[in-house]
Amino acid sequence: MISFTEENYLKAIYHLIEQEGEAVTTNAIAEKINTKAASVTDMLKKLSDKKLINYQKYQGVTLTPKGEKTALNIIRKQRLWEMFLVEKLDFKWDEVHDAAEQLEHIKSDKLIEQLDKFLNYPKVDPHGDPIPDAKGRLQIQKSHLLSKFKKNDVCIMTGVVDHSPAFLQYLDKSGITLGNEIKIKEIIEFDRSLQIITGRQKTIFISNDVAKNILVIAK
Amino acid sequence: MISFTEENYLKAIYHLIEQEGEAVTTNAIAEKINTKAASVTDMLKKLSDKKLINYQKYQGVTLTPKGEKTALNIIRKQRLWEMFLVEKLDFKWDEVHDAAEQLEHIKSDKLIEQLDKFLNYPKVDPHGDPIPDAKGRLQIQKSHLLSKFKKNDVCIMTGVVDHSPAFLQYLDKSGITLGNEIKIKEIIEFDRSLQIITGRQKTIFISNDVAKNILVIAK
DNA sequence: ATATTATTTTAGACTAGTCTAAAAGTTATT
DNA sequence: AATAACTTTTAGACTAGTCTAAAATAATAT
Repeated sequence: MISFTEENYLKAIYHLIEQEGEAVTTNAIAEKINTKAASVTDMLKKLSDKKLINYQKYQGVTLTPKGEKTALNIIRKQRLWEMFLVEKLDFKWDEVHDAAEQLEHIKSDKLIEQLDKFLNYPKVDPHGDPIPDAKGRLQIQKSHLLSKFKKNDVCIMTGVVDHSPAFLQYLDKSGITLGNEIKIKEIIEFDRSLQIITGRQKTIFISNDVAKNILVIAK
Repeated sequence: MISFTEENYLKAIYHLIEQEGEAVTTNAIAEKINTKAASVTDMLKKLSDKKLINYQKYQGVTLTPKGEKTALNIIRKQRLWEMFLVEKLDFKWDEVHDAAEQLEHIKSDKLIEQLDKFLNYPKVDPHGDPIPDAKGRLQIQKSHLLSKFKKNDVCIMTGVVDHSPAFLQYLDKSGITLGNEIKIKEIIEFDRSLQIITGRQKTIFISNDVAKNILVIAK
């Protein structure tokens, strides 16, 4: 039986690998999980004993197939619960984090399969992140950063990089929503900030920092 | 902050007081929670320090107002989640226990208030047990044991004493459901077993043991 | 009223997870 | 190649919750 804490470590490792693309360091995990490096080392030994990660002293970690499957299952649960909170309980997309963090650890296969059905088998969560299926398979959607696009390009918003409530609230206020069309009206050379037209035909200005945290697909 | 384990102790103590009507013994708690008396003693000290129970060595425990409020809040969450599982996710009434046991410890006021609303403010859970309101108030329904009734009495089923899956499945099979009308056709003197007519006009035989675990109100 | 039995508490030990401080290993700099 | 700087691991300690075995208290029976 895998513990609450072990699950959190696996999820953190999964996300770090996803971001960095290679073996994850002890320090990176410590920072992500808000704990100390020494604690991480202890846990890495345990996860290694359970064959959930590949770990050798000082060499960083990767997930074994078993570890990755476990991580994806937790992410599946997290994203389905987020969907439930937003769709059925009227949470905003910036409010779901804390409750979903707890709900993702509930152990009941029947519960999660029925929840999936109840939500009508959603493919992405309220932030546009893909929901792994029951076998841990991810539908890869190859989104790009809005900051990579050029003047007059038109695209559809599909997700965010930064998931913080502050950023999500800013997007809400600016009328930038999942599924919305975004047209690039102008790019200011000096600071790479953008002038864009949102779905409801309003022109707004966003900084390059913001554009680097918005995921889109070309239209 | 109150821990998962402390919550389980409070809930157990609440139910024991409810059943026995007086101060609860260490052994009773140990049995209920499936642990050893020594562990219970340790926890009682902690709960007492936190002013959740009234406890003096060798004298058993009762709940303080604060402790009772906390217990009722956990029970509220448990029963709302059970309702959700049965009403929205198609669980049977004998399948909800394990998942609800975990869900009841999720900490999020908004979540539970929205869930209550989503379920349309139910007054009782799928077993007929009353759901405390947000302030911990219980709507007392004074049900009686079916075994206390007489020949030709007619009543409505409102709940069960034994919540075990085996018993609940037996009731399902016998067509005895919450809200159903039950008419007592005959009482066998010898063993106090009953012949009853259920909602769908079928006559069935039940033992006195069974009748002692069915709650009803007179019609 | 005392002895027996049952219950409850204490004492001390164990596990999971965490921490600090020190030691060991790795990487970067000169 | 040697030293400095940084990262990671070990060692030892702490907390929450659990346990067994023994001691203390209460209840029961003679």
